[in-house]
Amino acid sequence: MPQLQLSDKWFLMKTDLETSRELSVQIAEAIRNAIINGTLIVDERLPSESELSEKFNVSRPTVREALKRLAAQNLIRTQRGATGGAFVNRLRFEDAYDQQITTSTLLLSMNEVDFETACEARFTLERACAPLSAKRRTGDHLASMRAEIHRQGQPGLSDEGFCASDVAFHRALVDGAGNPVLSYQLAGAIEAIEPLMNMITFSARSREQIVALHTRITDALEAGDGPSVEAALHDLEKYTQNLARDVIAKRQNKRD
Amino acid sequence: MPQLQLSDKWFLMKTDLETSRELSVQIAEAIRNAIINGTLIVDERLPSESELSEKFNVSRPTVREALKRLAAQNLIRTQRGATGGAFVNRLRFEDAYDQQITTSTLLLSMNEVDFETACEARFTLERACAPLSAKRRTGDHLASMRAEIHRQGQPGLSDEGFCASDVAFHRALVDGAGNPVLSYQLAGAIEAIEPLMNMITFSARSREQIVALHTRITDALEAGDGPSVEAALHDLEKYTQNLARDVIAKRQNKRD
DNA sequence: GAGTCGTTAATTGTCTTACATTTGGATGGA
DNA sequence: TCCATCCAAATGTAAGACAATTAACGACTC
Repeated sequence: MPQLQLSDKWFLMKTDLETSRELSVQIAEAIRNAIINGTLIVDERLPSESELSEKFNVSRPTVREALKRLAAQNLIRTQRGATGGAFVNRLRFEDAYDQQITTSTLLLSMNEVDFETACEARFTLERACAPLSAKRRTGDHLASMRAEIHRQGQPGLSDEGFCASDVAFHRALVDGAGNPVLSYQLAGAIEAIEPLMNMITFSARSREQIVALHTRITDALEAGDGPSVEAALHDLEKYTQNLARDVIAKRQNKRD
Repeated sequence: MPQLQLSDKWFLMKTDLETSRELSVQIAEAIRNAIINGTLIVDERLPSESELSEKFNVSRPTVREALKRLAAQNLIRTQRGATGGAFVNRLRFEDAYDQQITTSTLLLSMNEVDFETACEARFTLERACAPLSAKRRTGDHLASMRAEIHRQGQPGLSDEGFCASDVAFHRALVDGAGNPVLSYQLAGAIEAIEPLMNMITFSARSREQIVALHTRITDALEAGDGPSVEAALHDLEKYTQNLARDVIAKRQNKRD
């Protein structure tokens, strides 16, 4: 007979479920709330699936579905074996990045957000980081930005490679602000637009222009001149918007 | 005998799974990728759970765990009944808001982000919206901002109520920029900090100050004066930071 | 003919039981 | 003391059954 040795907090947790909504949803909610309000702390082990199924009066598969829901949100991790079980996860910034990026990407592709809107949002947010980054960026940040600029000048680089390097450049700029919350928030904005950018074919001429603007940004950043960084980012936004307009117009003409 | 009538895309989908990783994870990945790269389109019905289990050569509970993972990310919805099944979800901005907010909230609480950092990120991003909002805000935005200011002046309002109203005020400001991508990105930044704000007890004097600053912001917004909005937001940030510093200092003294 | 009501089939939701797999610890012998 | 072996606990997977829900079909009545 299982011992059912649960700590007080689990006995106190609300376990009477409605019949109207799915049970696994309600169980996931109960545990998620306990994590959010701090009842369950990081790295704490949840009761075993069997214990949970007894506690909530449901079958083990139902409990498992609830746990999978939480695992999908990175709220818990599971481990097999004797000392295994489900543990409250410390949500790391990197994990949250990925979530943010896939969500933002889907959001953009599914809601027919036009390039103009997405581009405006991205540059508006990025410009906000400029003053902080001008003040705090380290040599490392400048070095990776210059490295990306160098890559962007290579003639053999594919359009996808160019865009990826562009993303890396701008993320370094944002990271330069030295505020992890800011970096996290902007990860979605910057990366989510990449698929849209990939639709643009960059001519040698336009690459040259962009590299020049990137250099201007980096120089201003090195000089600690926040307003100039902002101005350069503004010009980059305008140039990108024009480029996109041309591409769309050309595509329109070809279709006619 | 089940008919197994699946469209071509499902026959073409990679269904040979490794044994090393969890099956439900791999199945969820396969379907998620199909959604992201556009193989599966919005509102399309997935094969039934039985068909999927045959297709991937796994049991139905395993398929279900995979589907629950996707449902937790709002990528699919399920419907019972004769014409039921799992359908590709159109990811709405509102759904993404909630996800963003809970993720951001947890991120802040689990990673010991100090108030200063979170507050800086929030106001930095919000200031970025000021010029756009000054240009595009409608009468509705101004009206809801003034309504929240009025609420904030009521003497009976609880600290939680004050913070909630504060959030509503700033979200109206951001929405005024008329860029849904921007609103989405900032929802996390603004709402996630609310639990931290709730730790501050607002005296009558400090509420008065904040209401005055909110009024300054709204007036500048009404006048279409972006720089003044930015300046007022800057002052609000400074004031909030000072307030937090005082609270923390007082708490420290009490402990000694 | 039209509307209403029951039946039916399809599908998800849940339960039960069983077995496989993994992993740490206990046990026992060299 | 160290090593190999076994054991127990836990998650992962499978199979089958039943419950609940829902839309479509058909029959029946007005």
